[in-house]
Amino acid sequence: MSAVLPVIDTAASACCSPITGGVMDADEASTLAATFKAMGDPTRLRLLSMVAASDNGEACVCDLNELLDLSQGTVSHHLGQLVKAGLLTRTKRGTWSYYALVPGALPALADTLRV
Amino acid sequence: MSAVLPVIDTAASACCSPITGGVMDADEASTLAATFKAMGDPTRLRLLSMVAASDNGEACVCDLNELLDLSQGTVSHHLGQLVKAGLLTRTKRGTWSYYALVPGALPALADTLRV
DNA sequence: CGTATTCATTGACATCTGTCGATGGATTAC
DNA sequence: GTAATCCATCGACAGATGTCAATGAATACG
Repeated sequence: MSAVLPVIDTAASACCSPITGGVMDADEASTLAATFKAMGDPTRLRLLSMVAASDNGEACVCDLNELLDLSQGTVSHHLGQLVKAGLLTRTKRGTWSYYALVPGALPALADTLRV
Repeated sequence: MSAVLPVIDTAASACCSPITGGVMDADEASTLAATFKAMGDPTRLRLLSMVAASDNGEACVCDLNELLDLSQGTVSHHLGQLVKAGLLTRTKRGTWSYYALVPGALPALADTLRV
C-alpha cells in the first residue's frame, strides 16, 4: 500500500527539508527562516498559544488584546505577521475577526527540526 | 582546581513547554522566542545545516566561511548567536574553532511545536 | 439616519539587527 | 624571533522591527 501524504499548501509547507538533511541552499533557508522569524517574538508566541488554547480553536482580536498589555494596533500587526507566515488563518464574521491555527503548520515545522 | 560546571543552562534546554499546551506566560514566551529568533535568519539556518552535515558533526569557521558569501566577521557573529541560543557548541583546538550541534537541542525545540 | 464597536492600516519613532572593514589576540610555521 | 593563519571583537552604518497614537473602513445597533 502506498502512503498518503496530506498536502497543506501554505508557506509553512514549503519548508519541509529537514535542517539536518544536508546543506541547505539559500532559497530554502530564506523560506524556512521566514517562518522561524515569525515565531521569534514573545508576543507572537503567546498569540499562537492563546489561539491554540481557545474554544473551537479560534479567537477574536478583542479576546487576545485583553490578555496582552499592548495596543490593539500592535496586536493586529503581530497577527498579520503570523497569517503572512502561514501559521494562522483569519476569518471575518460580522465585525469580528477570528484567528485559527493553520492545520499542520506547526507539525510541518517540527519535522524540519528532526534529526 | 577549578570548580566543575556541568550545568548547561541554555535557552534551548529551558523551552520545553509546548506552544499548544495552554496560554504561555511572558517569561516562557521570551525564552522560547529567543531560540526561534536565532533560527530566523537564512545564514544561521544554513550554518546549522552545514555543521550537521559535516564530518564528525563539527566544522571550523574556515570551512563555513568559504561556502557563504559573507565576511569572516559576519560568519563569526552568526555562529556566536547560535552558541548563545544553545544550539551550537564551540570547541577551540589549536588555531581552529570547531562548532557542533548541541545534542538534543533541535529535537527539544521540535517538541514545543507538537500538537 | 446616526452612533458605537471591531479591527486593519498608516505614520512616526526608538531600538534592534545584519553587514562590513579593521583590529588584535592566540597559535602555528618558518 | 618573525611571519602567517585563524578567528573573535569592535565601531560604524543602513535597514528592519516593535510599538504607539491616530485614522479609517466595515458592520451592528438604536
